[in-house]
This record gives sequence, structure tokens and C-alpha cells, in this order.
Amino acid sequence: MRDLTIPDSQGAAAETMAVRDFRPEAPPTGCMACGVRQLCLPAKLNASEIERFSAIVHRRGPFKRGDIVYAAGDPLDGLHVVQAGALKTHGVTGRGVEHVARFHLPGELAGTDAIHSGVHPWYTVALERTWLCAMSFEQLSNLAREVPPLGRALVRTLSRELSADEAALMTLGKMGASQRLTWFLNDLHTRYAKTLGSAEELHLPMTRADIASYLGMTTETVSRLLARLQSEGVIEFNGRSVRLSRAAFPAQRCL
Amino acid sequence: MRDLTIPDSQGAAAETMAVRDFRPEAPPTGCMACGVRQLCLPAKLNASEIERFSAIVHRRGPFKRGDIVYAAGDPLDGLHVVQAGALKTHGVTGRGVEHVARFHLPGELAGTDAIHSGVHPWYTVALERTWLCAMSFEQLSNLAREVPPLGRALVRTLSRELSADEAALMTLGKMGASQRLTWFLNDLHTRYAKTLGSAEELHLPMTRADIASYLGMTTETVSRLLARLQSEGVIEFNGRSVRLSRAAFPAQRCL
DNA sequence: CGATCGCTTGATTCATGTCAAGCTAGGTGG
DNA sequence: CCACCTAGCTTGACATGAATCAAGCGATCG
Repeated sequence: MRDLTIPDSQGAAAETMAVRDFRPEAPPTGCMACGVRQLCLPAKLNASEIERFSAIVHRRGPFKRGDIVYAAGDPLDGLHVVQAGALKTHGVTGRGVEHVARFHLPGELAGTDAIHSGVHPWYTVALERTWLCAMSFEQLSNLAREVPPLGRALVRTLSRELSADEAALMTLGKMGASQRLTWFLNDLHTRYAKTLGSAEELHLPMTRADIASYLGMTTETVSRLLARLQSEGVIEFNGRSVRLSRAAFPAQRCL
Repeated sequence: MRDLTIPDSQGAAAETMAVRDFRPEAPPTGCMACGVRQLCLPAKLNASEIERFSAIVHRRGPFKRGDIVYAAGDPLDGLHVVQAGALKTHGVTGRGVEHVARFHLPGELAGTDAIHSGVHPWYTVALERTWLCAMSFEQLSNLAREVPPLGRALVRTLSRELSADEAALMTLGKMGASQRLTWFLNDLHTRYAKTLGSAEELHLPMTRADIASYLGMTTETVSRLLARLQSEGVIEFNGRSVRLSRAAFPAQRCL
């Protein structure tokens, strides 16, 4: 892990946390009690297996907005699961323009794109106050050999990321700007629902610029489209909190 | 595997094969002698491990243009490595429009996006006369447990696919149409070079419509841009054969 | 208290999509 | 073997969605 020297669970100062945050001040109680477990690697492990997995994981945080988890070029050391908060993975063009390739929400794994080359190809940074569960890939790999269900979970997780990326490629390639945006909102809602339950109110951890970059448009267009969707009654929003009108999101098919 | 009943290595009729095809009429001689091995799963296995891997693989083909390897909704049964030829993975919108998410070239693995759900999310079809190496995911998974390097190879391969998709998301999201196209040509060239060596002439296995769909533009735009790139001296092309002017593709950075 | 960042809204421009037409090559049937 | 037929490709004229340029506002941070 590069020398970030982010204080591990440092003085849990009293701060108002966004609704979406998952008991962010609680010290790690181990995977057994973790709220994102059903999405995370130990999802299908039994108690003793979880115990062993838990032993190779340590909690890191809080990362704050903008803190770097991986920089492009860093050697692969550990993978991280988002326990609370959110990350983005982005590249930077020659002239300093950044482009977001994906967001990582609670329960999702980051760093996997570095496995094959041993080097992180992009930047991964925190979008808001974030806690991560770190594990050495080396140790994970070894443990997976002894605990086959863990190996299978790793493969399944990679496959899930893969098909998520493919879905994004499908949607972002063909659809118009407005459809891309509604797809995005719906996707976020679905992913949050997996760990935090389906909430009325969706809190966006990222800026308009991040959304625009991810969806391949400009911040101006995002703003305008949000305004239009609101006027059409499809959504209601206020800053970064968005309420999706269920009527207008009819089990949205992604393609 | 769904009932494709594609004749296994059926009567190797004498046919003129495209330059890119990899000894397509030769019967399978096992992974040891396979030309795409260095990219394929057994890349880093020793002779006896390759032997075991080889035993769970069987060769299928020839598939011809348009033959379906996986249909959306099919249960996961086997994974396939492209030994010769090429595949595309695409979704179909409500009104029958298709969108291509990725191409699979020799040595690349297909079907992995079905692992996590057990169901293939999209269609995967042959673009040209194609041979595949099929393996049951079940058997692969079991063998990976006994042969750890194979498990690692599987994880590495998934990671490679993942970062390829991310690179595509980066490029397709931000760049203009012309840059997307040159990125695409360069990417194809690079990938072919891994198994077949760097050739002067790049043979495109897909139609303009496939390219357009993948890059998020129209066939007309692809045509026009190819014409423009040729007039600028960046490429020379004739139908589906393209020659990249090395001078104009200066170690093209993808972002 | 000022400065900066994130967001919104308006006016204008331009790249790419859409519609339309014609060309070419390869495959099929007579 | 020839003649048609179709799928794939190319080119042109025109329309438009989204980018760009520009301006202003509110909240947060130092």
C-alpha cells in the first residue's frame, strides 16, 4: 500500500454524517457483523471461514473527499472493499482532464483491475468520508487456496464487476444523454439498495462533474437534464439528494 | 451448453481462409502446441499442469458468421476461448437494435460475465469462421482448486478483461469520434499482435455496423472517418483490411 | 469576510446523427 | 456461366442534440 498514512480509525470526531453512511464511526467489529457482508467476499462463507477471512482484513479510514486510495502506476498491494462512503476510479488525460470509469459503493471491491499487471492503471479516490476494508492480495490469494468458497467468491465478484462494466458500455454507447442519466440514477439506486435497503431518498456522493464525466457529457448538460426530468415529474432533487418517482422508473431495463 | 450442435471439427473442407485465421483446419493438438497459449489460461502452467487442463477442454467449430455461442438468458455451462476467428458480445434493445459491448479475439476468453449470476446476460456470436475451445466452468473451477496456478490464471484473466473494459469506458466516454476510431484500430492491432505477431495488415473481422455500434456512432460516420483518416495519411484501407501508418500511431496512449 | 468550488441558466456553435441515394462484391439460382 | 439480388459500404444534404462560451448565485472553507 502506498504511503498514504491515513490515520486508521483516528479520533472519531463528532460530525454529521450523510444519511447513506453506514454506522461510520463504529470500530470494526469483524466481517460477521458487517452490514455489507452479503455483497462482500465472505457472503457465502460459514462462520469459521469468515473468521479466517476476517483475520486478513483490516479497516482503514476515514478517508476524506479527494484522498487517494490508488494512484496510477502504484504497484498492486491490497484490494479494498468499500465499507462506508464511496470511491471513483478515473484516468487523467494529457492535459489534466479527468475521466471517471466507475464508482465504488458500499460492499463493492476496488483494485481488482491491477491484478493482472500488478500495477494500478488508474486513480482511485474517495468521494466522501469513506471507510475501507483492506486485504493483501497475496494473503487473499493464499487463503482462497485453502478455503475454496472464498476463491469462488472472488471469481464471482470479478465476474459481477465485468458484467456491470459491460452494462455501462451498452448504455453509454447507444443511448441519448437523458437516457444515460436516468439509467445512471437507477443503477445507483439499485446498488445502494443491495446493502442499505431501498431508500426513498438517494444521496449522490459525487459532484455533477463526476457524473458528467462518467456519462460522457458536460456538467451543464447534467444540470439541464436534471432540471428537465424534475419538470417532467420523473425525479425530485435538491442538491445531491434525489428522489426517483417509481412510476417513472418502471423496472428500468438497461437495454 | 445450449443445443447448438455445431459439428465438431467436421470435414475440414478446403476453403480459402483469411490471413488472420490461425491454422484453422488443423485438428486440436492440445494446448501444448496451441498458438494462442501464451495469452490463454495455461500460459504459466508447467507441462503436466497443461496436460490436465487440456483434458477438460474440447475444441468446437467451425462456427460461421452469425452463429450463436451464447444467447441472452442461457444458463452458464461452459466458457470458451477463441482459438481462431472472432466473436462479438452484444445486447438487443426493445426495438431490435443491437449494441456491441466487446469483441473477442484469438486467445481471449468469453462467457465470464455469466459466472456471477449463472446466466449469460447478452448474446455472443461469431463474426467469421471461428474455432473455440470449450470447457465446463464446473470442471475448470474444480481443477483450479487442485492446480493453484490455474486458479490464479483465471483471476488474472478476469482482471485483464476488467481493465480492458475500463479502458474502453475511458476512451469511449470522453473522446471525439475520430479519436475513438483510431483508438479502436490501435487496440485491435495490439491485441492481434499478442497472439499472431505484429502484422502490417490488419484484417477487421467485423462489419462497419459492428464497429459503429461498439464505438457509439453510426456506420456513416465510421465510413466518413475512415475516408478522412486515409486522406490524412494515417491509415490505408481497402474494405476490411487496414494498414496503420506507424508514424501516425505513436505508441498511442489510451487516455 | 473574501475566495473558491459546485451548481445553474442562457446564447451560440459545431460535430454527429438522420435521411436519402447509389455503388460494389459475393452469393444464389437459373 | 451468367444475371440477379442483397448485404455491406460509401457519399451527400440537411437537421439537431449536446458542447462551448459566458455569466451569476449560494455555500463552504480558510
